[in-house]
Amino acid sequence: MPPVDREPTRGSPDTKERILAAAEALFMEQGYAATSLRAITAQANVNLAAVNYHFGSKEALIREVFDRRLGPLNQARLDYLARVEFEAGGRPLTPEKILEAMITPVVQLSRDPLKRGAVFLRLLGRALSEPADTMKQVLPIHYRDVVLRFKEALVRALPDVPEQELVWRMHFTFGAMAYAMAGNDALQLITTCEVEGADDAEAIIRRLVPFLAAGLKAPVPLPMRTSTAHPTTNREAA
Amino acid sequence: MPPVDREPTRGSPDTKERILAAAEALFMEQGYAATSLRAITAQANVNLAAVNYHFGSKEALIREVFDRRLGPLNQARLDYLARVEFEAGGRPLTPEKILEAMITPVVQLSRDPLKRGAVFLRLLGRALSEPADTMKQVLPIHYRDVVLRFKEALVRALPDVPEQELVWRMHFTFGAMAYAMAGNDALQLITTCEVEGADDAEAIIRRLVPFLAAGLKAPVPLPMRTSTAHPTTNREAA
DNA sequence: GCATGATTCAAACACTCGTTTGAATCAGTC
DNA sequence: GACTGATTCAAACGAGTGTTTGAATCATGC
Repeated sequence: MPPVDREPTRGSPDTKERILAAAEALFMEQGYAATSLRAITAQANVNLAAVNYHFGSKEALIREVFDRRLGPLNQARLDYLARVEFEAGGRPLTPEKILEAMITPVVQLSRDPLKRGAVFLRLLGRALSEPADTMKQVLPIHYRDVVLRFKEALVRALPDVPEQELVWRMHFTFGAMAYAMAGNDALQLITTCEVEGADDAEAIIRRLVPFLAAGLKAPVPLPMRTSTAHPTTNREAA
Repeated sequence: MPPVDREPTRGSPDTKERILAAAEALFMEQGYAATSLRAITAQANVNLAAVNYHFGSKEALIREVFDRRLGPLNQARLDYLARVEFEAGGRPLTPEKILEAMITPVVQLSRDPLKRGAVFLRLLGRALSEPADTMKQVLPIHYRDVVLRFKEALVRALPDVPEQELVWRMHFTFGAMAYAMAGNDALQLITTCEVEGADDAEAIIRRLVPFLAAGLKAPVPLPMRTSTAHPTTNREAA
């Protein structure tokens, strides 16, 4: 029967951990649907039934894979943001500082001495566009607070940008971040251009922050034509 | 036995087309690995064996799903770029014009009167981060020329940005574009913020182009300190 | 020692998967 | 009409899936 779920699960030397690590790696390499429990348990050197014994189901396993990392990561983001806001003493932050609060915890995760974490980041970058129903349940829970707090900070930082416009720009920002986190494989998948230092997470944010900050601060384009009416069918060049 | 593959496949009223459309839609909703041939043939109202008869295998089917749309789309991008370059008469283009050449064909595809195309765009946005081996073969083939030509144009448009930096910014650009194309579902998956007019492709590029152009034009950050050393732990406010 | 409960293990379960088969159906040509 | 080749169809194939089972193993407390 399933364990009583006492504190940090004393028993089981590390099989639960080994399953989590193997699942993390394989989900990253092959995606969720394409990764079988047999492949996971083989890589983790545990019995097949161990997954259902410790986690209950495959879906519960992937949920735990994300919960384990995403909780601390997003909490670190909130903490970072709160700290710089406190240091600013009530004055609005720069977009750069806000982005830094968003991205730095990611870098710290990637520095994890055990080399885990980096794997998870690439998994996360991919998960953002995975259509699996599980993601549609797991991710919003973890991200709700983060998004709301950062949106709030950006609204204060960029009072000249209308809120709707800012929400859009946050979308674009998330897209670029997710893509960057997905790592070199996904990157060179399209561009076929060599990039140097794609593994160095610090180098990535050193380039990502100025790029995104400039986008966030960009002058707001004039609304084309009438605002509410559909500028729809076959209206050709401006 | 398989058809002789004559011109536009005369016979078969439209079963090949119906299969492609159903596959496109279902791959978009559920991803490649999670979509079964039985689900596809059921939605297309054709026999299960029709897929292997007309396409040979599931993998060949998805390959054709992408080939059919990606070829014309990227050719339109190249044509658009060639046209504006010709109009510029040898002078460098603005980043905005280059982005416009990249994005406008997407919008035209989304205007497809039969409402197809829009579905494909969301599929494409997701495919960019699918780990399936098929993608790693299909996408680079279609994108190689596009990426090289646009990189060339951007290098001319932004002579002050080092080439390596520009390649990185192109990566970020692709990420934001892919994310935006993935549609409202994927967008609101994280942000939980309502966005108005998420369906209007024209509205998206009206917001996306200024955002990305500003990022591409951003001042190049100074290389931080010594290149290799970690500017690490707990360095507080600047 | 034995008893207890957690954990592992090999084996099987019921199911779905992509693919194949061989007969049936349909379109054309002679 | 009969013949031919393309296309559809129902049925099955073997492989692989997530999950369950029940006995074996282990650690621990008495």
